Amino acid sequence: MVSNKVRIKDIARIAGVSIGTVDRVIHNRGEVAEKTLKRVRKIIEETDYSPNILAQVLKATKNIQLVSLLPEPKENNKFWNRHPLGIQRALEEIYPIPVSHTLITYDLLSEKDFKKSASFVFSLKPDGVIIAPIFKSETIAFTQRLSKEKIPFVFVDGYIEDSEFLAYIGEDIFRSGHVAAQLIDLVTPSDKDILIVTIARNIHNNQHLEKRSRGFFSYFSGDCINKGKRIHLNIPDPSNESISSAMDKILAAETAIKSVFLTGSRSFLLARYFENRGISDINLVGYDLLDENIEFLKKGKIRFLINQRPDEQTRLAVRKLTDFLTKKKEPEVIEYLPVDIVTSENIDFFV
Amino acid sequence: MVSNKVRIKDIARIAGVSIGTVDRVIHNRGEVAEKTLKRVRKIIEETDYSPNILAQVLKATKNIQLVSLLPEPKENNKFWNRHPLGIQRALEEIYPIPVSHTLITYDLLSEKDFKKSASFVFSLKPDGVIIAPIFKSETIAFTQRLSKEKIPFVFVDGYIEDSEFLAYIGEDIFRSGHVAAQLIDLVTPSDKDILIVTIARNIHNNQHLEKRSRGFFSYFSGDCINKGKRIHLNIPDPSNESISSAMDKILAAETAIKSVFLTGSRSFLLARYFENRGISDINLVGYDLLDENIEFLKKGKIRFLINQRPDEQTRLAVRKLTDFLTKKKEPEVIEYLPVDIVTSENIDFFV
DNA sequence: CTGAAAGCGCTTACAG
DNA sequence: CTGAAAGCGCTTACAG
Repeated sequence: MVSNKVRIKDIARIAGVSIGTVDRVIHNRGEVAEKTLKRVRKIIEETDYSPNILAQVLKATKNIQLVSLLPEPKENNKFWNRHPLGIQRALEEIYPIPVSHTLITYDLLSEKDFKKSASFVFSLKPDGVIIAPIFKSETIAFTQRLSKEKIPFVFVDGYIEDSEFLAYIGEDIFRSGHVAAQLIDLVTPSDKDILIVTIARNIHNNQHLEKRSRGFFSYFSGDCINKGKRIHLNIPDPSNESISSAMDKILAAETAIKSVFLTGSRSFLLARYFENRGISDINLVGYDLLDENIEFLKKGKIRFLINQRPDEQTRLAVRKLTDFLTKKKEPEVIEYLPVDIVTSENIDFFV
Repeated sequence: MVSNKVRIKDIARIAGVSIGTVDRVIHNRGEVAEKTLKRVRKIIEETDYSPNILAQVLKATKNIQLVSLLPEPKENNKFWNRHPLGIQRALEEIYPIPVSHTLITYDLLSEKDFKKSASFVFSLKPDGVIIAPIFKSETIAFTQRLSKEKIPFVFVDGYIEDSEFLAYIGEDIFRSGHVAAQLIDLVTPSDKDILIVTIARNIHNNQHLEKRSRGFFSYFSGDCINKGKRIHLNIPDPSNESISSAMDKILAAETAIKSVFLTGSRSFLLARYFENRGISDINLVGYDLLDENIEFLKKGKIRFLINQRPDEQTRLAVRKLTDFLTKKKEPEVIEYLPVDIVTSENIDFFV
């Protein structure tokens, strides 16, 4: 891997030409006689030459410019806050290879803001782009322009199938629904019922959340312990009143519910509801290590949180882009990160 | 981080000296007039100069030599098999910085072999060493010699407190006992009993396993759901007959046992025992992603496995050593990796 | 005590 | 179409 002793100079000597000519061959810069070209190519092949990146980069002095287009973290949201941390870590790891990075954020609730930020990205002349595809059609437009300008890009958090992305790093969304389902299955008395709640405050998230529920139900269509009902509840409005009234209603009607799965990241809203109502015998399972979620996890009001490794998503995104740009290394296109199961006992390792 | 424009040349110009003199100051090579020394030092300070590692390494052509001293993976053991993978990954990540690595293994059951391998390490003249401290007193002797020869070393898998290690990367052993306990607590009916089994085939592992049990019991001395008994069973001999007879005896005496925690990595032995006896209503929780364990996990015969991220231990070990050797970066001394909770539904992400 | 020069492996601009 | 030379930032051996 690192043992790479053949230098341009050696190739030149063997071929009986100058190093300038060898360089022209290596970089297909033309202006080389067909015969020389072939001879040099053959020697490169035979000696298994690969360039010393150290020297290449030293000479170049040209920074690689990466740009990320990610949601602005709202209200101290520890999910989107973590993406930049992973980028920072990657840059430190990659040093001394000079990679610089600019983070562009947009309002998670505004397509318009996304479009504005997206067009700003191009003004930075990036060599590579990292993007979280919150808004589907706007993202498609953006990635089409990236493709046209031959700028490689990597998705985190989710991906859009028919775009020309270099890689996706993130959750296996369907599978993560399975994991949540199993956890619920293990902690729910077998004759009790299970409630699946989706709080869809943003219609664009639906795909993501729906895929998780499908994974969830897919688990229960197989071997499982639970013999009770599985009830799906959709709460369109994330306000406390709306949640309370919807939950009051369903719990009154369905008294055997002993576990609740929230398909999104705001399980603290339900935990708070249970706390207010003095309900303590219902298992709650949700997503993401938001501060409020962690608080309820530690208090025992949330049983399990599932972690998507947001920082690892971006760390690997930077690595893959950089490897591609400096070493022409084609990455695995889809890289699913482990679905972490987090409880009050192992949470401290993740924050 | 990467923006680092000041070069030796600049310092030299400002100070009105040659670059050779600046270099002498930077590396404390002496032969510099006191007055010059001070002036140059001041400018280095003010300009916040830090060297371009790229150029340094390019000039040096000197590989960093790392050596790992790890147990020989036995019988396709996926635990010790994974440590070398992490090293490989780290080397790929670190490229183009030239780091080479030699793996020295020893028989997990032989102190003599350890000593032989340990002394061989020195003949390789390593710049840094990675070590898993299986045998306590032999490891102490080894690390003392490393310290005397000023060779930095990093522990994985476990560490010996009063040795001068650069870092430890691995499990928080006590805390991981807590996690196991909580999982058992969540899946065991509250009025049923819990059995803790230690199979100590190797007396040197005892410390490790005992620390896990202490963590386990510590959890149950706090808030918990379970109201049953917690029974500790030690099985000195790992043969199938010995396990069967010990288990037969305890299960006959204690009929309310519904969960078993194995403090070590061979939970497949117990799973196999349960399978042979046709017992299917006991939850089994153990450690490490050995092939046999995974098989039983997928079949539902093991509920949870706890993963110590063996490959991540070594990956980080290499990084820390290299960062220290090339950038003089002092690492966090103790780095606990997350205690992964693994079930049949998320196992595929970990293998 | 100090400076000028060569060289690590690569790229680029220029002369022929 | 080809080669010789300069230079990226650093280190080292040598001359004075």
